[in-house]
Amino acid sequence: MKPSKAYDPKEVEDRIYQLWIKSGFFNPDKLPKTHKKPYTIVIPPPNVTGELHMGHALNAVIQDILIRWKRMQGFKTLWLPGTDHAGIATQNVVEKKLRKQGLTRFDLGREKFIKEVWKWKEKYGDIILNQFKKIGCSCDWSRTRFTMDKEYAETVKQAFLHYYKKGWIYQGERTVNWCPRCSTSLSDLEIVYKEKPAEMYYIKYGPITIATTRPETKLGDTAVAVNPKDERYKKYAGKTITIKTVLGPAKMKVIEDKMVDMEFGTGAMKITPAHDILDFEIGERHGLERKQVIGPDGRMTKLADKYAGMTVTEARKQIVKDMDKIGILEKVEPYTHNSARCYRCDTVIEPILSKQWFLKMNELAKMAEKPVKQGKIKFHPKSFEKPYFDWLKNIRDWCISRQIWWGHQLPVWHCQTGRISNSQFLISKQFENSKLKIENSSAEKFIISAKKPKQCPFCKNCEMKQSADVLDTWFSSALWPFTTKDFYPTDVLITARDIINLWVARMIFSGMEFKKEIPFKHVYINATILTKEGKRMSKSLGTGIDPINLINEFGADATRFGIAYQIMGNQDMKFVKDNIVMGKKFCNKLWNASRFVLGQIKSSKLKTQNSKPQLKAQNLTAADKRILKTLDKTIKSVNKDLENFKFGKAAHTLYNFFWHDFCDVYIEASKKQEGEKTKKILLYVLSNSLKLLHPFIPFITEEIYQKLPIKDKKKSLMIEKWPI
RNA sequence: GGGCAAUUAGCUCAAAGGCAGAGCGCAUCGUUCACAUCGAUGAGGCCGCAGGUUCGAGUCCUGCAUUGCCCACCA
Repeated sequence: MKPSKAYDPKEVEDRIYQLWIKSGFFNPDKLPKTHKKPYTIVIPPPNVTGELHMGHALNAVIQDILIRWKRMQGFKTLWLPGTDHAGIATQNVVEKKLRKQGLTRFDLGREKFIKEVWKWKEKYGDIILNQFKKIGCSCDWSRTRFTMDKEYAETVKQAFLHYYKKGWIYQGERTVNWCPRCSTSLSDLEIVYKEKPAEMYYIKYGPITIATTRPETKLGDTAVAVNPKDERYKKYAGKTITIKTVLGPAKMKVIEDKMVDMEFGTGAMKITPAHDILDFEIGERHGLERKQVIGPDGRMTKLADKYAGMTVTEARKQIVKDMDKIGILEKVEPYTHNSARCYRCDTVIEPILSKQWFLKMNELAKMAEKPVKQGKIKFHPKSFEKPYFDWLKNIRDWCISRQIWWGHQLPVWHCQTGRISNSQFLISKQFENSKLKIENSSAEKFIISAKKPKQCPFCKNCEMKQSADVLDTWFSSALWPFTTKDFYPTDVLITARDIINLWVARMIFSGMEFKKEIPFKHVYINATILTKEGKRMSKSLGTGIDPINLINEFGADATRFGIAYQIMGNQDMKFVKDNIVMGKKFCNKLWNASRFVLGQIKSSKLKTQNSKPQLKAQNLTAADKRILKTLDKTIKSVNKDLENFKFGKAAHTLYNFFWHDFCDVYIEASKKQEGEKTKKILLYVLSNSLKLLHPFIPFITEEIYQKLPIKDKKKSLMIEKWPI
């Protein structure tokens, strides 16, 4: 069949992908024996919340370029694919779907709800993996993982047990970020701040006036704090003052703490340990009482007396009114403040007191810091190391428990027969040598165990019940590189900058703790894709572009090339279709130039090999010499660029070489030249161009390669020897 | 409040002290034998602003402005 004039990706791509699958070369174990040295990448597993977006496409293209390049260089390459269960995020999309049917997760109950989420996961997990295939990703699909598959769940439990045995996991009552809508705690990294106009209320506390934006939390105040250096309040420090409140007169201690900013407000602040994280810390230092006036549902508790049952906003209104009535409201000023929101549902965060599980970060933070400081792990660009270190330096213990339903349930088992009073810490002999550890804290009887205990060690009778809490989704993501098993450690991680701390840091300390080895050598932070206007691409704003649409319109190669062409090392990438159009034209150029070369050599029964054709220098024309020299230069340049993660530059170089040096100049010159020698050169330059271009535009290069008359032709261009 | 990045043609981006470039778009011309998804020609620039260093600055330094992003316990 004669190749048609215009390149038609639709006719080629699926067929070529099948050829690759059949070849088995995506699987490192099925590569030729000569591929010995491993080269490994784990895909940042996309959340199973929905379909892929441009950011994923960019991320995947970079990884595929690296993997295909290294595979051709003779490495035993593994690119491990998979998806992430993404706790809150996925739970929320499924809840959203239910809401359309007028249902909540509570209507279904936990078991049924989780079944629904699994259904969702099956559907979108498959869609996502198929989208990667459409893009041309050469992942080893036989190793596909999910962060909640059976084996993974086991790894997660073992990690929990490991930390627990070390004494790094503890349960504590803390004021945590609480999302009343998701009704779960959130880590510091899971909240976002939004500027919002608000009011600053100046309230009289006896002789002292304090400023606050949240008068309703006043009901939970247990002290007033001032800066020890503040002369204005020196006379009250350490004293107890009598104040008027909406619930009648009360006594309040005045404490000194250096955290109080003298410049802010009146320089005096009220302390509400149960509803503010900073206040909690100050409260701990001074042994203050914690009074919870807001409940997990975002409503005032019984302790709020006559305001009980009101929402926070209602209570605020009423309390302000009441304070004004009894004359303790001094003034109200407009004020813009950063309100904390849930990063998944945008609900205003209510810090509340609750019992949560924490992972101590002291040692782990050091472990995360060390390999980067030592240069064993390199960030690209290097400038991202600074925020990484900053975060580790100021880190707090990690709240790892979540009160949602979708995720890894904590391997914590509770005795069902009431509570025992003594506060001893027990280790039962029965479990001492196993992986079980038993704890009997003051109020609860529970043990930590990977499996459901056959017998309750406390009452020997009840059926123990697993903790309802699940782990923070990032606790499991942190273990993702372990999925590579024998291929650990990996070589490079390609990811987005917004999860450097959320994910990258945690993979590093997990690797150091569990494997005593870094999880990857390089962390390449890919650009964030923005719209042409410089706005974030977002489905809800309708500013997103579906990469699959681009593939349908222009072909996968064109899409890949267009994306790669624009990777110039900037931290943002404003996306325009223009580059994809360029990619499409380029593919067509490649297609037609190849048709020309194939036509030229058909008559001559010429076959080429991978090595440079043996040619006598004196027989070469100026054009011959020039194209061979330029090809060498191009090869060197592309290799150097790929080593340094300069994908865009490599794409530019290849574009210019092929279009201008080869097509415009050499092919035109070749038409005036005679003989086998010219044909040899045409074929040699073309086949090398195909190799160099293959990581960028794999489908079309493979399709042409399959038509080339090459002596020792491989099953696929994927395992052809990379030019050096 | 701290930090990072960006600012060059209509749009997206190159140009690491020495004549400002590419792709896309636009205009005019050209279908004969790889390619009209092509070829040729062309229009189009206060290189964000203001200083400074230098024989020479888009590039180095200082300040400013605008935009985007990250971090942070100002109640």
